[in-house]
Amino acid sequence: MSRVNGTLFRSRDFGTIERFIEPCILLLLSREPTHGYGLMEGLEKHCGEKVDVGDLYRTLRRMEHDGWVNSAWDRKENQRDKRIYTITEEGRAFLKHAVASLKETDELIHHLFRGYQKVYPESNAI
Amino acid sequence: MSRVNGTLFRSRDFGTIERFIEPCILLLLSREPTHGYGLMEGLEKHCGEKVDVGDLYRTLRRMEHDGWVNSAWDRKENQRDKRIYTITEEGRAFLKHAVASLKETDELIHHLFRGYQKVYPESNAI
DNA sequence: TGCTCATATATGTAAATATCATATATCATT
DNA sequence: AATGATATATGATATTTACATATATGAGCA
Repeated sequence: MSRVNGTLFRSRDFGTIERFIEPCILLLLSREPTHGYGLMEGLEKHCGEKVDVGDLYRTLRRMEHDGWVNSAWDRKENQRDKRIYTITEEGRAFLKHAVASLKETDELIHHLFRGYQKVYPESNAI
Repeated sequence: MSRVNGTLFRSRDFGTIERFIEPCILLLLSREPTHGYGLMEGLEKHCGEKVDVGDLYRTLRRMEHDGWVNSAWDRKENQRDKRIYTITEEGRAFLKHAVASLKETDELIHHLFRGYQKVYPESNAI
């Protein structure tokens, strides 16, 4: 627990979406097959803040286990080995589902904004 | 793990926001002090689907511990005892912070939508 | 050569949260 | 007397996140 400007916070930030990294990964892999480390820059743009590297690699292995991505080693001379991930049809299906779910989430958020605006009209919630 | 229309899902639904119930509770309590059971109908409108009752009561006690709400027993004749929760100034501050965080979350979601629309133009993501 | 930094892929562990089940008790209605 | 709605909780487990650490290679430089 910490206190910022008089407001209490618990260890985790508020407002994050569980496993939001997964559709972000799938979208990036929809553009082109990439390895874990290479995904990071793009992910930071999509997911905001910093991406936990350990979380990223574990997520990729889990997504492979779930059948949403495939991986193959890219072994080249004068270059570190890279595990290249490719999106599967199942992965595209999940991404589509995720986008639909996020639309619902988005509606809930805006419902809250509207309610907040009503109760606290001086704020500019919307 | 389950499979719906060929798409794999893990046990939890995708797209849920961690502790989204908390700003929803605080918004409802901003309107009037209420007891746990009484919050449920309003919460289902705010949080979508069904609200886990056990989660609700545990969350309320945790929020009281954090100083965001106060509680007092309402003991009346011919009526079950109710623990009435009231929002505090700290609670209002957290609600304000939560709304601001959710605006950032909302931007991330829409960033993903725009990216999705680019890669899959036939979808109507936005 | 030895040093450091960026690249690259992981695992270990603990804490926070969600989910599902269960317990308990009262009031109103049948 | 039994059932269902009201009302407040706890127990156990699974899931996810956060933070730390391990390991190894290639590039650039003194």
